[in-house]
Amino acid sequence: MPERVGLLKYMQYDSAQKKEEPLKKAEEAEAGLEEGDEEEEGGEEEVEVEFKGLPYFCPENYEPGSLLSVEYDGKNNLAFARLYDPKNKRLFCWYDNTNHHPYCYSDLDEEKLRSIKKLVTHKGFLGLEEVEKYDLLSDKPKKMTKILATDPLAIGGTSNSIREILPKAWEARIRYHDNFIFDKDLIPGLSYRIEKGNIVSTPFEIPSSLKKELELSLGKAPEFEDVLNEFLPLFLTPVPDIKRAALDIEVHSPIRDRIPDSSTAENQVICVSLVSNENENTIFLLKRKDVETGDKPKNFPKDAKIEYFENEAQMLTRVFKAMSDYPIIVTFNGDNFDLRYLYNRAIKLSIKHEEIPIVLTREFAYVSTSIHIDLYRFFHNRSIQVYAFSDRYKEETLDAVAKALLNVGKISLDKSIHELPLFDLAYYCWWDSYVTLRLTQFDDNLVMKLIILLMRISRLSMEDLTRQGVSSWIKNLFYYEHRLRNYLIPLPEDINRIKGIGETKAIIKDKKFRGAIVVEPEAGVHFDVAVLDFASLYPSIIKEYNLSYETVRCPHNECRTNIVPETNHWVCKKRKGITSIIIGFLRDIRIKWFKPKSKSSTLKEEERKWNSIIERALKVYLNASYGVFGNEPFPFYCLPVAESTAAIGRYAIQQAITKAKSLRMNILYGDTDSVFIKNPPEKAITELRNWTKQELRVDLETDKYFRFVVFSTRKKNYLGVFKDGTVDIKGLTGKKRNTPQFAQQAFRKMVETISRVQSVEDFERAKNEIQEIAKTCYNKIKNKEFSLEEFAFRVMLSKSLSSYYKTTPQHVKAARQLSKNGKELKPGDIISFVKVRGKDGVRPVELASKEEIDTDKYKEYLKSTFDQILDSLGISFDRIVGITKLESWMSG
DNA sequence: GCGGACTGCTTACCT
DNA sequence: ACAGGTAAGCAGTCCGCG
Repeated sequence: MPERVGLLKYMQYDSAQKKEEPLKKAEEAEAGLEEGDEEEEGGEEEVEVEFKGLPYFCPENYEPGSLLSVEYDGKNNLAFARLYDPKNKRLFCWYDNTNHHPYCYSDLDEEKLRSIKKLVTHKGFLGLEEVEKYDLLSDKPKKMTKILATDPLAIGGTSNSIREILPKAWEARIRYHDNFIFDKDLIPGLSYRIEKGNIVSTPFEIPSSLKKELELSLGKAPEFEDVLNEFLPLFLTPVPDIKRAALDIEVHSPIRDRIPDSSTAENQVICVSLVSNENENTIFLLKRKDVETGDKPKNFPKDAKIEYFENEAQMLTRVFKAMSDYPIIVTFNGDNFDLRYLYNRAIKLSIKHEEIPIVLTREFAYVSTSIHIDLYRFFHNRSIQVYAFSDRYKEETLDAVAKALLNVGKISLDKSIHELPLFDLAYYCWWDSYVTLRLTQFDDNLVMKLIILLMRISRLSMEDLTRQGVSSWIKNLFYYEHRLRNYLIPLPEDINRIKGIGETKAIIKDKKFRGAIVVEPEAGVHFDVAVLDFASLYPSIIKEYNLSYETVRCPHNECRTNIVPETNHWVCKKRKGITSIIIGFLRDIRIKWFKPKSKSSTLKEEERKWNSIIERALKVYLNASYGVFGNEPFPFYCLPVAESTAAIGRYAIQQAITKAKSLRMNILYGDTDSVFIKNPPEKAITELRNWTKQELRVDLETDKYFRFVVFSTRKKNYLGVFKDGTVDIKGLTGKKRNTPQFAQQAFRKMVETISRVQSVEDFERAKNEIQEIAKTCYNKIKNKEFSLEEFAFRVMLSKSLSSYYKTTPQHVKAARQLSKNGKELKPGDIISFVKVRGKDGVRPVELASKEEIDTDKYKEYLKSTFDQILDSLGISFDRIVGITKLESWMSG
């Protein structure tokens, strides 16, 4: 079985690494690393390097495949890569044979460094090498000395690491495996082959016709030439469908409402399922004396293979073996639950360390024979949620995500897990794995393709990409771009010292700088409203106004006159900023190429979809590109950059509004990058567009056109109806997730009525209907005709119960009542509660009864929900429900 | 001791 | 661990009135 060679070696690596885990933990503690500090993997312990001399561990008849990860082998002191072989559908490894070593830089010369005893006698010290780097902060070349070390921990991660010895160390906090990726120009997610022991990228030729077409679309931009060649292979290389299985476990849990504790793993694992994208459905079931087998549920998968076990340890051992058949293991919350539980349970059952292919760190769980993707972490990522999936799921549970994206939910149970007949248990467990797998498959493997694409752009391993946030993705991309150009990666403290702090005052307390403008809306109903907006405003500004950490407040005197409005910041006129180039390029190629291609009717459906995935991936980077500069943990943090971006944004919208008014247009509303204009003449729009393009260097586009818009006096609140009757609702209470269902229903009915309105005259009819809706709902509250569920507010617990000490919001009050009843609650849980008469004023739905409902509170709530719309229609809620001022005082 | 004015906290939203 | 701006409801505090 030659194709298993790589894997066997790999297994060996991991069991070795695992033993060093406690050592590594201790060292971290000793070094006093702050949370979130870069972890260096591997142990410090010196070991013989048995793999040296053997160039790679790759099956003989493999096929070149996708690079999925680069990691560090602490036992053998080598970086290694894991790749997917599409022919054998297995992972194989390549070990570094290039003599690459961990390093960092110092600005001291070799002689001075040699005089530092602690450095040259450090047991990890390897040698020095003088190099020249380009320092963007001073805009000058800089002589640096590269300090090479035997292992990552010698550079950083312990209290006597080299970076602690030096007065100042550059690039010493980049994790070694990332360094390796940059230096070897490896791109995770692209295809590589092993040639005479070396890892070689598959060459990518850009068809010349395509290149011409691209140049035509993007326009002539010499600074983009190299970037285009660099990025095109990432966008255009197809993504293989990688063999994978989803895993889910069920645990015996006698106490209701208690989630089994994965760190103690006290209870039996009673079922495990693996569902693969090659139609394998394997269910591992523990036979228990007291539990009946039952009948197979209707939709039980016909081809499912059930393996029964008398002994739990044997079952787990079998599961571990089965897992190794899959290059990728997918879970939903496996980092914190399934894999953690399996590992700790296996230890508890005295299974040997080296027979458990799971490696735990404080936060994560890895599978040594596979790549582990925890979909919970991926879907939890705000950027993915908002930009890739347009906020379609609002909670990050398997049930909520699956309902939103697949239109299927979890199976609801009428008894506890441990009481289920075996077949019901098997089905329940299988279903969760099946749904988890499908989350990676729907829409032509959208999620897997998105992950691979994001890996390519960020230069991150699959396991890192799916666990880190957009800030990390951008950080890694920028690191790579610096390395590629031989730029010295600046120290955050140097950027801070040179660039200083913000100059503008935020409107919100405790914020660091002023943000966008929101124009006061013109309350009322307005027919024929055009919405114009700046296409990708902030990225456009970063590109057009040359914003970057080195170009804002640059070192040149002659640039000091180039001032950002409302600030004293100036911008470089001499060189293009690196951020400006990269963000500018990504913006242009998204807007001018991938966005139109994703809608192009001349392309095949499949191609359109791929272009749309690229377009969405780029959007994620672009939308975060300004925010990261105002976020301190970002290593290129530079307040003047974020502040200048926002300031120019304010300038742009103000100028555009002034110009529009001078063209006699009626501005109804605007927010950040948009303006709502009442019935604008086509000619005036064209003139405004030309003017903004010319004078402000940003594109103003017609985004949408409303038949009419209803504004109240509130900002970020409106209801618009398009020509075709579709409705666009922003910010209104009736649409919020935490609004009780009864109010959402009534609100929906009101919206339906409004959406049927064609003309000014129709409104009168609509007003009557709306009054009826409000009245009906009001009476149903009065008579308590809604169920407790319909009365319930659903509010998310954003932190642990004990950390609410400043105030006790209502959902926390309700949660504490539940908690007293023995229910375990954690951050992210949704609390359903109703308002009741009596001292607390609230009660969780589970404990409430209808009698205690506080109808007055609900009447008030209905009023405020409806008033957001009624205000602008000139209707009084109180009049509708037929109460006079006096009556409303007396009711109760 | 009470109630209104005020501030602060929290969540959910918009761009 | 991307940013700031806005709405809404409630919790908690302060202060003046009687």
